[in-house]
Amino acid sequence: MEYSSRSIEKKWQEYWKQNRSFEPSTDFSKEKKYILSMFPFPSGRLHMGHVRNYSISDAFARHYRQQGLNVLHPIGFDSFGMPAENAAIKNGSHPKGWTYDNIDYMKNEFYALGFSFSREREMATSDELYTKFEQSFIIDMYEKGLLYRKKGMLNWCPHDQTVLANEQVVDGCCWRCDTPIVKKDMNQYYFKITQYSDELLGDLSKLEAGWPKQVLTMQENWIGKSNGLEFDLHFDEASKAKLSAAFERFDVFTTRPDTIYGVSYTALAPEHDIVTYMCENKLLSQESIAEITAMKNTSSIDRQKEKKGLSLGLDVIHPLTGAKIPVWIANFVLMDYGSGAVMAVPAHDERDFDFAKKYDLPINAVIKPLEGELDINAAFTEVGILFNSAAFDGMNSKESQSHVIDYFEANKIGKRTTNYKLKDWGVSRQRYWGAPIPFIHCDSCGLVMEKKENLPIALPEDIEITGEGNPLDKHPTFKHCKCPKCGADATRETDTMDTFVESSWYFLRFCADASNWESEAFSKEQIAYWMGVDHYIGGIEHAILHLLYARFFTKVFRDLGYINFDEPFDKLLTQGMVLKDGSKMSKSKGNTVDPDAIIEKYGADTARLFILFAAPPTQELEWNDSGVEGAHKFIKRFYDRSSNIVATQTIPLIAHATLNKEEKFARKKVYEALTRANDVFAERYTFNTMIAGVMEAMNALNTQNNSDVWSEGYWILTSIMEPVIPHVAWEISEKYFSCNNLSVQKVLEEVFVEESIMLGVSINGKRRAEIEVAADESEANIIQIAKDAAAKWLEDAVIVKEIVVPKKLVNIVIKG
RNA sequence: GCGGAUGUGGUGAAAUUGGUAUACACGCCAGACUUAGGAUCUGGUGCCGUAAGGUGUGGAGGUUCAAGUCCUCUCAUCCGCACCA
Repeated sequence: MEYSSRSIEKKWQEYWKQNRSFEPSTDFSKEKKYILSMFPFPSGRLHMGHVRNYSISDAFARHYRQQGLNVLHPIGFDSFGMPAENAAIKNGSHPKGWTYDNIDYMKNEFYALGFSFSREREMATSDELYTKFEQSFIIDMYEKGLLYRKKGMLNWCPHDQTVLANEQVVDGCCWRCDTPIVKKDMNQYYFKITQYSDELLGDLSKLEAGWPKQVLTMQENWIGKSNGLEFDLHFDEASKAKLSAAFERFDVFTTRPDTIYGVSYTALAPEHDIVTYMCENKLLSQESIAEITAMKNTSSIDRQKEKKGLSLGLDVIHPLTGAKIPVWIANFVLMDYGSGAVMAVPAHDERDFDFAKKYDLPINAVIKPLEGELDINAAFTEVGILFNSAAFDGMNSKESQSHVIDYFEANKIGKRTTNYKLKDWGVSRQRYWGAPIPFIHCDSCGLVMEKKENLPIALPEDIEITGEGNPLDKHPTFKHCKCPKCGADATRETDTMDTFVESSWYFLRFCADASNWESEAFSKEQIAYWMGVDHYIGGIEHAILHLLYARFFTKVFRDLGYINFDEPFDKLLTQGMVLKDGSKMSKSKGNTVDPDAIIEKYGADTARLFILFAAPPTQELEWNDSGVEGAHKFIKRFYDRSSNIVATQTIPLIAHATLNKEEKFARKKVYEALTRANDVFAERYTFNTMIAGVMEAMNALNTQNNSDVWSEGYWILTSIMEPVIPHVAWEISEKYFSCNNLSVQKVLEEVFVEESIMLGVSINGKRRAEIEVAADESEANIIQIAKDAAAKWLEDAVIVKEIVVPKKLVNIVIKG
């Protein structure tokens, strides 16, 4: 029978659905595997990146099911977010309708690809039931002091009309629409992720075995811990007088306390309080104030182009020498790191050096190289020997650091401090299509939490989306409510949550049996059984944001007593991008390949086979039409040659010794493929080599016509390939084996035993001949046979050394 | 600038601990079947050379009987972070 992807795939998709084949068991005594791929945003249709993502996770899920494990392989949709609103503005659709239509369409695509998701645990984060529990968690976090509201300078995207977290600002532009962001002063809710900075950093070491190094490094850099010295710089009397005693000192942080004697000026950020005070009280010239205002309004990218600054006409006292040090403003000093003020050591810091050169400030060297002369035309930033540093003279600069800090601490003029680049996570968004923040503003009670029994605070559906401002603000009733505390008229918070909040705990929700979804988010017992996620698969683009937030939520939930582990994802696999013609598939480049069209033309199995065969999962994958043809050809041949099988209910028992050479070779190749497949699933994840092994075995089976060898071969190969090409595998397996082979297969060592083996013969490391020897041939005989085979190269030569590498080669070292 | 990766045939890629480099597939070439082939099957295919042979994993050195693999230096490309004091 001719291979027809359409009828076979339809048949099995229907069968799996009818038989609830992929629902996890609630029997918690069984060994489990939780296989999770990052859930998609319902943008409309699947793209090849999705197909790759879910083909990988599905291969794991199906493999573990064959092993008899209880497998959770769920799917959901990260369905809140701006694109739904943007589509609404563009097409006049409703965000909800647009979202759920897309979900329906994409679900059909998933099942047309044969992915073995649990249908019963499907959900979308915009479901009211999901919002209900999320709002409840938000209230818990607020009560724990992990959520707070404050006024601050925020990243504002003028195009999307919303606030962005620091993590969502890419090169000074909005991560979604690429519009340059501006700073805006407004109220915003924050998660206190910084309270967990140290743990988020420290626990990365627990992930070393299961996470790619690259991701660990990215998170480490993002958290950005640095240790150093913090101390106060006091103004001199004249400066204090100038400031009308409003300020007596300011705080600075340095990671280079060893350079303390080289401080020759200090610099404040243009946004610093002292600067603001001086501007407001006209303590600076009109010209200077204008310059400062211009600095503040310059985007962070432009600020980096050129160092600029000006003198404030103030002086502070050096804490150790008592010398007067001028105070400047510098555009490279960041207000949101440390205290927004730095001590400047131009001799040993490149930025300070450039600034000092430009404004002709003194440069005081205090460290000289370990060897050679100090070059005074550049900042010397390496480790060296201290000089001009009073009691610390002669010390190694690196080693002196803690001595300097000790001295500051002993004299109570400074202290050891740690600083982080990580900032608190701003989570409120001025958008409609998100989970409402369940808070109420009351004139007399202030900020009040909604009562839990009133959750969810659901989004009203009768809204008008114009693209300007937040539709919830303009809604006739949503905003108006009673204060849960005093009962007076109050206003409901109209900000909604960043969609990263939803994706920070969805993997916990999946652990809950859908039958309990109404009453609880998840149960402790369910979480204890299913978590952590054994394999988490997704794109590298989530290396920082999503993965950091999910780790943060896990720790918070632990501290709230919901769960009792520290890290959610045991193993992380970051898949490479899908490229076409050398660049990432994207609509704007017009180089996309529509999965639907591939399924239509070749079938789901072909798409899955190609995508897993073309490259290892972590590497980029170049789409190649003739490669797809090749994958399709293999499936056709795989299906076609199955006619060589004799139907059987158990694996055929074969007397290996009675077989001919080709038959033995075929069996060996089959079991080699099995060994490799086991290894691939256990640790290497290189499905391309697993598939290549199966292809080799097929080629070897083809050279013989023993029907038992064919049957045994297919019994095993079909089992190996089921995770990759499930439809055709089940079809063959049902027809000949009643699906009995879709289970753990045992490796038979006997097929690897060989009577004779081939050895390469090298002379001085150069391959010269090949010999066939008995498997148990003595080393002396092997050397003799090798010498005979390579006699031509050994004439007139003196043999220096003879090396036999068992089962591999013989190397003879000669002279002359 | 800092950090992380990656460089192997015409192409996607193999080579798990240093041990016969290029498995598997695409492409190409030849042949078979065929009215026909963008179907199927068989064989060939790193490069130079008629051959013997030489040469070959970005480049240059080194360690070793033996290096794609280890060490030193270097070049190129990609990704992340980036005035973080």
